[in-house]
Amino acid sequence: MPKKRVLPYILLGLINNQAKLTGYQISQEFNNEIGEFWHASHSQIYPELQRMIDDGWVMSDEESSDSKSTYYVITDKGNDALSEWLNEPLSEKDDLFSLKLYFVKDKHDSLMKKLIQQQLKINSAHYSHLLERKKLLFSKSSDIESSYGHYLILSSAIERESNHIKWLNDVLEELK
Amino acid sequence: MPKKRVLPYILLGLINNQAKLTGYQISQEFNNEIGEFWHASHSQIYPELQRMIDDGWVMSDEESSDSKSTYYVITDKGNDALSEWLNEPLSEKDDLFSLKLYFVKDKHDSLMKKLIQQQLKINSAHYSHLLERKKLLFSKSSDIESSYGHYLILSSAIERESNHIKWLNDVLEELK
DNA sequence: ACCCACATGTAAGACGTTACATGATTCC
DNA sequence: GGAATCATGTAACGTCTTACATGTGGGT
Repeated sequence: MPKKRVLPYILLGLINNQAKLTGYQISQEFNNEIGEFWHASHSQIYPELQRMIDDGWVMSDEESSDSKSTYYVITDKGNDALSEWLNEPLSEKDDLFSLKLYFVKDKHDSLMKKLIQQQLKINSAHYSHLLERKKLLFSKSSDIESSYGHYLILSSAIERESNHIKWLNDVLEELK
Repeated sequence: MPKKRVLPYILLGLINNQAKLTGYQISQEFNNEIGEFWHASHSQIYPELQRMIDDGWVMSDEESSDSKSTYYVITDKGNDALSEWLNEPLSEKDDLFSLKLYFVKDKHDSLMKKLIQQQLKINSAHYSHLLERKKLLFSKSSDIESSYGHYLILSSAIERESNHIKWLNDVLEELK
């Protein structure tokens, strides 16, 4: 099966977050926090918005649009598509956690907790795996000496996972 | 100007790290730590190795190769290319820090320190930027309530940067 | 008038994935 | 002998980047 496209859902999420947006404004959004996790250039965005109109996921808002700009708003169908995508379980690969989290506005949305718990599971498994690798590869200090860069990035990854797991747990606690 | 290709340098680095590798072994490498930062499938690797032979960056090692597998070794020219790439300054975008670090074997290689200092600079600037953003967007608690997902990923990014800066500083200290 | 930011669009090419193919060796 | 893994290669396709192109509106 072909891999699921991500871009249309991001556009959907961005539009949904802000109620209405122009293509240009969407391209600007990638300079903000969303840009930490994804990027798209205007040459992708405009054709994608066209396709989404064809699919009935968004529509142009006649009220606010003028000769210069077209504002897009999300349709009910688009909302369903976004919701369905957000609710698909997270996978170890393609790491969509932050991206999806960005599109959950309400602290008490059940999706919030669900996402964090899923990610926690993935990160914990990955963390164990990295610890195994470190044990396997770098038990002797001579192994460290001969591949110091490799040793460092493995150590860094372990720290990163550990910190992130801690953060996820803190947030989960916060949510209760 | 066209963006610099990364794949050939990764293959160069992997071959250099292990002295000699087959295309198949390279593809397996992406299941290990290097896979945290980059991936390539065999359908990319084999043609790339051919191109690199044409460019004189690698050569097949007749000694160890047989009917089944071809082992590749790095040439002097390849070593120069790898070294040049490793020494190009890091950029905020395309984040090649971990990748490059992975290819530095010796703790006392001056490149080690250089990479970490460069990355430290980039991360510090980014950290400041994120703090600014948080101040700008989430000064009032009502702003947090209405965009909680956004708030969380920004907070998470700040934590991540902070932890990574700390880790980089620790490593730098270690190197002295 | 000119420049710049705003705003949108298309086309060519690079890069990467999935799928299609083939053959050798090892393990059961 | 059949399945799984090793090992290499090519083709079709989708995605994303870079570059080319055009027009509007506001400021000086």
